[in-house]
Amino acid sequence: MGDKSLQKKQFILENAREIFMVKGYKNVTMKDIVDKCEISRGGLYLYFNSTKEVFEEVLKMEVSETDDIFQDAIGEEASSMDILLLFFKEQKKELLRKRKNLTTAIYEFYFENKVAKKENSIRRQFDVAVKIMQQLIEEGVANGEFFCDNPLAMARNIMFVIEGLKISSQTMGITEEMIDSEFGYIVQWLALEE
Amino acid sequence: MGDKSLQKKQFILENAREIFMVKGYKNVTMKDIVDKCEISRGGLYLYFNSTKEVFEEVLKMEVSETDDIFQDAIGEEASSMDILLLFFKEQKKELLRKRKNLTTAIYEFYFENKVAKKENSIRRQFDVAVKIMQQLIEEGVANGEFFCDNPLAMARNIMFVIEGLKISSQTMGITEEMIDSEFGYIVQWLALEE
Amino acid sequence: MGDKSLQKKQFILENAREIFMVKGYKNVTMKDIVDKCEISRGGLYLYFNSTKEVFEEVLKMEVSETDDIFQDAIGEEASSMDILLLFFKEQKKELLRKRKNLTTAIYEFYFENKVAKKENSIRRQFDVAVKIMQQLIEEGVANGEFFCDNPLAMARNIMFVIEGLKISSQTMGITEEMIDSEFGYIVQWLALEE
Amino acid sequence: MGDKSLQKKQFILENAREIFMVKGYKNVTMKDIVDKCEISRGGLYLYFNSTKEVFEEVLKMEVSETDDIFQDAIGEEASSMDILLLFFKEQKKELLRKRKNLTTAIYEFYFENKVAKKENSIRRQFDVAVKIMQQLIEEGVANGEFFCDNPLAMARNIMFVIEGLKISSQTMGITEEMIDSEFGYIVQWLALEE
DNA sequence: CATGAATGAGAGTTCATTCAT
DNA sequence: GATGAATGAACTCTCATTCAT
Repeated sequence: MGDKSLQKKQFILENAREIFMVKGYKNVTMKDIVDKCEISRGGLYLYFNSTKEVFEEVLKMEVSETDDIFQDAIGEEASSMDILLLFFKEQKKELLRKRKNLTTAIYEFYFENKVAKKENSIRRQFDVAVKIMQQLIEEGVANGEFFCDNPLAMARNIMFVIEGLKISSQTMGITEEMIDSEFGYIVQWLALEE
Repeated sequence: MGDKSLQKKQFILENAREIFMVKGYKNVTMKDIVDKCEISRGGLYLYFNSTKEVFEEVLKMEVSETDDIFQDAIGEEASSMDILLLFFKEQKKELLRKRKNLTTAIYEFYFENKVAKKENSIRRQFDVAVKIMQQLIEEGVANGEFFCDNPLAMARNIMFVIEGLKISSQTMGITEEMIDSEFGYIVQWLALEE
Repeated sequence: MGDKSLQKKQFILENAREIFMVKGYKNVTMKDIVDKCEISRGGLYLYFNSTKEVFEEVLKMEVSETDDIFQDAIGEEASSMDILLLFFKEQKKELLRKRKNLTTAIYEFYFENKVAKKENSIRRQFDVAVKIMQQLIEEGVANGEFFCDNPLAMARNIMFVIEGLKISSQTMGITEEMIDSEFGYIVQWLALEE
Repeated sequence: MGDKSLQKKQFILENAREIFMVKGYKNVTMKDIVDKCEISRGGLYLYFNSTKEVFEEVLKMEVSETDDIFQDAIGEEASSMDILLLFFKEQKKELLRKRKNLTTAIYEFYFENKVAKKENSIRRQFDVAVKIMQQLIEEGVANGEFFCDNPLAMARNIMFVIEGLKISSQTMGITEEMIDSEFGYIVQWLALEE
């Protein structure tokens, strides 16, 4: 596949991503993608054989992007608390971007494709996030910023809360106040000398 | 609608519920329901005009049932901690019942139908659960069992964690250990004198 | 499937048969059948899931009919020679019905579906035909009409010649003269005292 | 068309022939040929405009080859019987080479293209074969090896039997025993003084 | 009320054929 | 000459929905 082909593939993926954000996963048809990209039916099949294939590649792009969010937060020299606050700020921004995110599509995709642990990107991301969060807490504890006797459990608690907020934002809707309240409580919890 | 009609409607709903548990929401067709119930196509349309209508009624049944779980836990005269532990035990049982629950279907339904707050049963249930949890914590604090300076935030934290566990169980899979760890940490936190 | 349904199925099969006679097997699409029958796309799928299924049933009808040809010839009280001549006459008629027979379709079908011996109707028919022909020759020999020291080989020779004529009529075309010459030679061969 | 072009054309034809042997005629697509030859789609169209055109040329190659079989048999100085036996041996070998021959493709091709006598290679080959067979028999009769009062009819009988065996080998399957029995009976018949 | 045959819109998919490079 | 991406017509198949009985 030549350079031009790769560009076209990228072009399709970006357009498809837009559609998945609006319509979720299951509702998207090959025709939707064809129409959005203004290419021919057969043309799309040169690159992808199903919406599943398209979505899997969209997901790959997505993952490498979201990984960066964390890296950015960690990368900057800052106190543990600052990093945590920055992370929460990013998450909040993401959570409030209601219509325009892939959350629904990703969930739908994994409902449909109960993937084994290893290849499950959602799981991998979750595990990575927990690990980094745990390290962050441990560092914070080490330098006296945080108080926590079980950083792993706390890290998981935080990530499950974020999962809970994510799914809630897609099903019942959540307010900014709820996010602030949740993240604020966690921060307070960590900062509190027991 | 006569008595016999009501019975038939109920019969359809119960069968449909089984299907939704296995196939989720979007994958279920009117034909699936017709086949499972062994009624005629036209027959089904006498009672419901779409899978959406069917699911909405299934959901109504469901809600009244799940409400009971909480009531049961509260109803028994017991210490706040006992009630909390009982509640967690019920939730754990539910979380581990992998294939045979409506979780996926419900999420899918709400992805499809971003319902206004009022009519959103998932939201109503969540709010009720938070409120009761808050009361429980407050009682626990009052009688010296728990220590918590922000029962509302804590109640929300618990319910978001549960939401997070629920969605995770359907997408990436969770282990019994993860559930125990989460709930254990929360219990410990509440019981801990700061 | 009710009585009416059976009639409709029969109706489809008869129309499909016409199409198979004209277009062969592979060239026939579900749409061809739909158009000829003037029914809806979905309507056809109520009865058959593929052209293969349709053709298999057409074949069943056909077999029971062709079986009769032989039975008719045998049924009449007549000399062995008369029966043989009658049989050849029928075959000739069939061979000359150029456009309007299923021969091509049947061959194409078996090219596509190299069926195991047992379920292979073409094989079954051939074997039956050989057996009956052998009996006929044996009877003819017994009553002094025919002379033949290997009725089985002769029966097979006759049936293979007929197969050869059949396929030749569909590929290179054969003349009435060729048929007469072939059958005439065989008759002479059998009648000839060695 | 230059020398290099001719080579390429030949290269395509040889590869295409392989495909036709495996997949028959109708099932072969331009893509199949392109893939097998590892050339570009456009490249193939420089030489052939359709699978039909390709097959027609494959057929031409084929014919000149098969003609040789006969010539070889005749060429050697041998008794008529030896030549006949040699010819049958070749035919038998061909008949038993089940998967790897063009028989099915050729039949399919002529089903699709009911060609006029003149250009019909199958017909031409058949006629030639009959003629040579007739001469062979006549020679055999002349030198006292064979007994036959109608060499033309006998020659045709033989060739139709071979056609019958060919088609039968592709549709219902034939055993070695059946071939031996058929050819044996014919040989015996020719050798027999009446 | 209840049936289930029938409809047709629309999704998926394949392939011969073209054409800018 | 040669390439291979792109096109679009044609097919297969599925379902929600209707309607005569």
